[in-house]
Amino acid sequence: MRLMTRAELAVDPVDAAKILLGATLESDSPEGRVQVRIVEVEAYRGADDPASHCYRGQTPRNEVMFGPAGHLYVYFVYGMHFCANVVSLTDGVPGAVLVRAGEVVSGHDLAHRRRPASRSADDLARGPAKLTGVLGLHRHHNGVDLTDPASPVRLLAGDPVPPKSVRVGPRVGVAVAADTPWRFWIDGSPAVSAYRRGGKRGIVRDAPNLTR
DNA sequence: AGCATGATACGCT
DNA sequence: GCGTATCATGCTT
Repeated sequence: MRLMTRAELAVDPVDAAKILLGATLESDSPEGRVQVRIVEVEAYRGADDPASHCYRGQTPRNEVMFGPAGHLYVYFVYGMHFCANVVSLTDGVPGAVLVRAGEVVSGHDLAHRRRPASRSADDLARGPAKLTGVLGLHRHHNGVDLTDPASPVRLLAGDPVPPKSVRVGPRVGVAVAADTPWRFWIDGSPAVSAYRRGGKRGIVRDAPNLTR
């Protein structure tokens, strides 16, 4: 398998999301190597996407989303979880793809050691924080270049996923723009996470015009 | 259906 | 500076 290139990922997050389905995230650590095939992603944009961490401009937390494509944006949420994103677009224009779920394809033992709570192989990376868990991703991985063979975390191109087997729906856990269908997953994968709507249920407001 | 658990960002003083 | 509402979640009941 070959490394993905920066140019492939320097596109609109919605397009980058579809490209990332079927790709493989590979992480090395002193403990060993784990590979996860990506089966579920969500696109996040910038100033025009109220659900994006970049909606209100650049901060120390989200600065890697403003940097070059193909880098890893790792953030900490809910006091105990990390989530991983692949930066898309190019310098200065923020955008990223949240990697929501995947199938462990190699390093199964290490993955299970990192997530003893998982009762089945399908559950090892079924969710964004579970996925960072099996890959051993932490705060210090924020900003690593996934297209650099020397990086501890890399992105490998996979076999193209037939468009017919790609499903589309609203993003999980977001309260605003809850009807914007920027979640993509591979139909039939047992590792796709469950949908749940974001916090402010009952409050329905029109999504801003997100179509370009 | 509820809780754990902490960083972030915004609105005030 | 400081208080607090909110959170791109996971696990247990």
